[in-house]
Amino acid sequence: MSDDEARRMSAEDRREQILAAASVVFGERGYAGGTTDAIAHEAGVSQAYVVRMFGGKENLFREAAERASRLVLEAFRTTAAGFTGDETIHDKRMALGFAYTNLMSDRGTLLTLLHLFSLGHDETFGPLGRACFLDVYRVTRDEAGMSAQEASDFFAQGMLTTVLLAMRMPDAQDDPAAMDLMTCTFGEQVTDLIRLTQMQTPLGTSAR
Amino acid sequence: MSDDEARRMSAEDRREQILAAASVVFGERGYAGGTTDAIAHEAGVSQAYVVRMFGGKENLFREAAERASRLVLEAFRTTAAGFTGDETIHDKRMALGFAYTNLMSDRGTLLTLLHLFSLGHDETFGPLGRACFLDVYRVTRDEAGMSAQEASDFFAQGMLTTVLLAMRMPDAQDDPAAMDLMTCTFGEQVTDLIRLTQMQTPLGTSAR
DNA sequence: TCCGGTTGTAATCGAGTGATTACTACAGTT
DNA sequence: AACTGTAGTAATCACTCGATTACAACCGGA
Repeated sequence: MSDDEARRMSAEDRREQILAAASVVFGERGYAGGTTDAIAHEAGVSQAYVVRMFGGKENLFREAAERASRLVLEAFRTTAAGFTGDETIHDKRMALGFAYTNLMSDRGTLLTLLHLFSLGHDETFGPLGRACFLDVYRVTRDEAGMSAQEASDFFAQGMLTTVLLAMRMPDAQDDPAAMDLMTCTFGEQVTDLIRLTQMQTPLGTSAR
Repeated sequence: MSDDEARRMSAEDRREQILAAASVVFGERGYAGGTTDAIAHEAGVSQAYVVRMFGGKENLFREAAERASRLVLEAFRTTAAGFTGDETIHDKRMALGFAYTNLMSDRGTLLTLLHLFSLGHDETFGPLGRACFLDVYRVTRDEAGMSAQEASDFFAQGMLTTVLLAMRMPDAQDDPAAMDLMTCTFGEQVTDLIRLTQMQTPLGTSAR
């Protein structure tokens, strides 16, 4: 991505770099649409190396999805750990919501998760997606101390936020209806999220 | 799907049949993952015919997505047309929510839309997805008479519902956390939606 | 300095997939 | 009955993509 000269790095670093690239590509094109070649190109290595290091596309997607899930989990855990216990539900929503939208700067992370969730029928990724989702749900309930209804409302808003960003709704900001919807859904972070989305230009090669 | 002997039907009927099949396949596997061959098999025709009738996979997906969007739009319009004007917001949410989840029985329709929304970066499908979404939003605002905030909340719940069904969360009903979440999110329609999901077994061939 | 392990690539293979072509079978019309 | 347009398919092509193989380049020790 930004490394012209970075040959022969440690396998561990290369791994993380490829996972980050996979997150971007899978986030944009989904599992079926994301090619190992595009990921390799994004990471600046050869396609053969990507495949061999992860033992196949399926394992690569699994690890990329698990990484994305872990990032969300850690963000929520960290935020919840800062709670004193006398926050209002509004305070909690704002704090966790901010932590969530902060993950948007890691372009691809949340979109990869969304793609994982859309594979519910898959024998491998279906159970994985449900497990990842429920992990985050449990943290929200148990560590952030939300009730079931509060958590449902919070996740609902999070899902709409994620889908609006996946569909690049900020690109339609000339439409007043789109602005109305985004203003209500994104709340205080409207301008930030719109600006962020428009900085994130699609992959180099024409998509699909 | 259910027609062994139905040869030589009118092009118009065949068209609708193929679109319904495409909705199922694209809903399950997404645009990139859904093959014209799987759609042809689901519709009981040859792959060549599918491609020729729609002039390519891209056009087929576009028409399938537009059909799905139209189904949602019509369901909302019909429901809103029955409003007298003195419904509470709770009444409206319940009525539109019921209309929405009723669309779930058309397996594939809402999942195809979700996949369309995940293609926001695409030069063709991005604008289409945003337009479809905003059409439904405007009907909810203008014809069902919801405020911006009410519509945002309603769509948020709808998105979470859709994603939970896409990930087949009902398959995890043994997990108490999953049941908590679904009970709060689906409301009165928990049992219906869970039963419906479990009737909808994946496509014949192993997925992906 | 040679050596062995690790990082990495070029070349290529085979399966899957969208598209095209050339063809067949049927139904309505005169 | 012959004609004509429409519904539909088998066969096959061209290309993409994941995977494999064989090899090269680099580096740290003994």
